[in-house]
Amino acid sequence: MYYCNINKRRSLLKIQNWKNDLMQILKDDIKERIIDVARKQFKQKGFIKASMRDIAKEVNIGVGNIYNYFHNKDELFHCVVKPVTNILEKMLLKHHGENGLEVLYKNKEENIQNMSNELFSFINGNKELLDILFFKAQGSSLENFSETFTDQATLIIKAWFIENKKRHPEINTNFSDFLIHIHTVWQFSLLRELVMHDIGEEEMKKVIQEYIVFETKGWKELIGI
Amino acid sequence: MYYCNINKRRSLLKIQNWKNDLMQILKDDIKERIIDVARKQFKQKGFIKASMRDIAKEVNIGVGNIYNYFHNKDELFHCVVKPVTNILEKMLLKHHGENGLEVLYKNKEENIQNMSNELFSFINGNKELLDILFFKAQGSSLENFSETFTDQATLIIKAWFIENKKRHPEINTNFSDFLIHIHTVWQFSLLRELVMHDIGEEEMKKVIQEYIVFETKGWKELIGI
Amino acid sequence: MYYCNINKRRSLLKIQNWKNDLMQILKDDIKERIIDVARKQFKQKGFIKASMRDIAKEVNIGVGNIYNYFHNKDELFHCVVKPVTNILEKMLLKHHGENGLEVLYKNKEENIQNMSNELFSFINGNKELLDILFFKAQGSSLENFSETFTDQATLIIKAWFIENKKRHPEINTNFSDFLIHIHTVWQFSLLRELVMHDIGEEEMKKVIQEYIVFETKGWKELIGI
Amino acid sequence: MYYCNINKRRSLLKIQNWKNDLMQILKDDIKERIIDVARKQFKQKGFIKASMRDIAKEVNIGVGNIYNYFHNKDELFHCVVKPVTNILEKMLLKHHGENGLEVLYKNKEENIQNMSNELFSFINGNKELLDILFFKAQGSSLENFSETFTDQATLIIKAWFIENKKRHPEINTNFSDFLIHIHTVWQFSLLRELVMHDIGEEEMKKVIQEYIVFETKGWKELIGI
DNA sequence: TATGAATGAGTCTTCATTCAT
DNA sequence: CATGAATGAAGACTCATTCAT
Repeated sequence: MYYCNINKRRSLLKIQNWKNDLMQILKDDIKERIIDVARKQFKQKGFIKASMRDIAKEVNIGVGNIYNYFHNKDELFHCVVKPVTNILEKMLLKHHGENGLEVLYKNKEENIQNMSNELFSFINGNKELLDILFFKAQGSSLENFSETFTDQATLIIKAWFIENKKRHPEINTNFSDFLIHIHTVWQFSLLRELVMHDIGEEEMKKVIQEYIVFETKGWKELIGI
Repeated sequence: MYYCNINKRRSLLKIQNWKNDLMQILKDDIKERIIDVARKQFKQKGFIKASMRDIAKEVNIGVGNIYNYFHNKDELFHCVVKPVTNILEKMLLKHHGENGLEVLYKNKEENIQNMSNELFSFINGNKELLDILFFKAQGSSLENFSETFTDQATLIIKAWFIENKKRHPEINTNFSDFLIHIHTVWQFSLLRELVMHDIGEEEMKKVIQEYIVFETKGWKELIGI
Repeated sequence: MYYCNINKRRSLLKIQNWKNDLMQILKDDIKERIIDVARKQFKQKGFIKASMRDIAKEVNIGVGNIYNYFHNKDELFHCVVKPVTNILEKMLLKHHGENGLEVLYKNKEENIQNMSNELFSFINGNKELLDILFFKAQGSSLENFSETFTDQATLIIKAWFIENKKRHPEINTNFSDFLIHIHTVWQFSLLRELVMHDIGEEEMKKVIQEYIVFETKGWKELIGI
Repeated sequence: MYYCNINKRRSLLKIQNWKNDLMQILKDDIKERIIDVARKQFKQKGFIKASMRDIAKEVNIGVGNIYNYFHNKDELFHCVVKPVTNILEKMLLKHHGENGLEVLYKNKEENIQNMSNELFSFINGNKELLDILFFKAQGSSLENFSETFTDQATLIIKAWFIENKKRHPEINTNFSDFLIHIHTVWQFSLLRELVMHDIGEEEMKKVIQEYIVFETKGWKELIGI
């Protein structure tokens, strides 16, 4: 997997004095500037048409220097969208990995508010990146991110159901894999729509809350609790 | 606007005899073969990465000859997806252009069945093209088709309301442009989902019917009739 | 395997008139000019340092056009040295493939003269190409031609001995594979030396004759006939 | 000429205390480590394709630091093969520079044994470097080492004959420069073959002895002593 | 019409070397 | 001495489009 963290390869032990600190800041600065410009270019032209030359030119560095920070164009793209892919993966694990069935009981008003706010701020704070990831990745190795992700998700959620069936044999898990899959897909299509269109904060929050209520209720109904 | 009809630039005067007729058939055949192959390539690789050379090779003609039928790659793309862009535009005009308010009263069982069937066969018969238009157009001048289309639609529908308000001053048209817009968007997102996922005929028809019912009811409610 | 013949893909049926003939001549001309210049550049700079740009410039054509004649740099190199690799492979088959043991009895004066002349004119007429193949191929897929060739030759000659042992059980074939191998190697090292240094015609012919006599005598001695 | 000795640019004045001594040892260590790694890389990839970055990485130092020890890639290459170029040049001088005609009389059994052993251990102990020098130097300024060397040798040996003719007017020196040249060439081609192929110790020694006998006898015959 | 050679700017990527720190 | 970021030219190869035939 590509390695995108700022401060890559930085040995903390080495930061002993002002000189190293300054250098580190400068280097990180360049790396961030590259990512910023790349984000802009990818957004504007898509992965394929965005050119390393142009990115370098806009950052005001030599072309080759980009390759001191990223192995290739594809890794640069990965790093640009890393923030959102990271969160998406964490969300997947958090909501279905760590928690047991009880997550479905938590649909008290307050709890839904929290989840809704979380999702809202994720979408609102990452519109650009989500747009890039969903619609400008053609040609990169992330061009099938949605598909891959939903497939993975299906597997994880399926495993989660099997695990919970062991602990609560009374629940019903007799539904098709496709049902699980279609729900992951819906989640994404919701994301996509919310990303693509400029919906106001209130409306977006309302949509998200309704979605959460719907999903929780739906699943509780299905498993029979 | 690009000109995509088969027989483009055909001089009718030339069809004087059997020989010319035969040639014409052959020519049309070539044009269609180009479009067929191009569709396949665009679907497979997307607009940018599909190459004119490869298309020509697969059609078994010279590269240059493609340019006797299409001005450039972009026009070829237009022609490939023309069937669906055509229908989409017709649908827009038909449902909101020609008809008056009475269209909303037509929600009898039979009528809904017709619309539903129509939409179903449109989607089912054009999955490949819709996929290309929605997801493989990056780099072409149609890369923002959805956005452009929904914007146009919003304008047309808005005008339609104004027009009907004149004739039926009793109706309420006091709602935001965004409401109109979001409905066009929904239409598209429905299309997208139905295109992307292999939903069976029955399920798809059901979804479509529900959608039609919902839309008709919703609008009647809103305008207060 | 790369395809290097001039007139590649030419359908003889197509040559019906002056026009096609002329075109064919022009195309072949370009292909030959590319090969000529490439030969010069490879000889001068070796495979790696010879650049497609420079070759194109010297031929007075665009870079991309070279790729209408050759898939890539490596194929161009293959085509440049094709004349000698072809002959080397034919020589291998001719001397050990088709013929039986009797080839060793043919060492009459006249016969040796023929072989000697043949080899001499091969070396003399292909010094440049042999030099390129032996000393300038680094980086190309032919960089180990000598090794590969001698290995293949060892196998073929070994099989040749086994075959002849069946027909003439009285001959001795009880010698190591390495003996066979080292003889192929010697043949090459002779070639190399004759290629590298400007030896006069008479001297070269003498060396070659002595080599042939020596080889024939040596092998007859070894197999005991 | 490049300067390859370890401790290049070392200021002896600086070695004043234990600390400097230790540092010096470390520095020499680095220089040798660079050379070791470079040898490996040159052997593996040849001069052109071996990259300074990779070498530095394998030595575990910064790229720039290599340039504290060697002016450039070419000098590094020189230093890598220095051991063998040194010996080759010494051999040339020793056998034909310092000694007079009497060297040819020394072909007693014991003496030949010594020369043979010397040459054997030279080849056997420097196979890797000789391989690099002969077959991996393309692109470096040593790419024509063999040619240059044999040309130089020809001149020196020619001078040696003239010198000896003065002292021993009775000897015959009436032979072409090419004869001298071809003998140096032979020496090299012998080296090459012995380097390239894994010949066992006994066989190699035998070949070398035969070569020495042959050369000594041959030259004595030619000059008529 | 039909061909496909020709163009030439464009792509990403590599690399020896320098230089501020 | 040591670092490694920075440079910028160079590498092979691609591709939409044109044009002479």
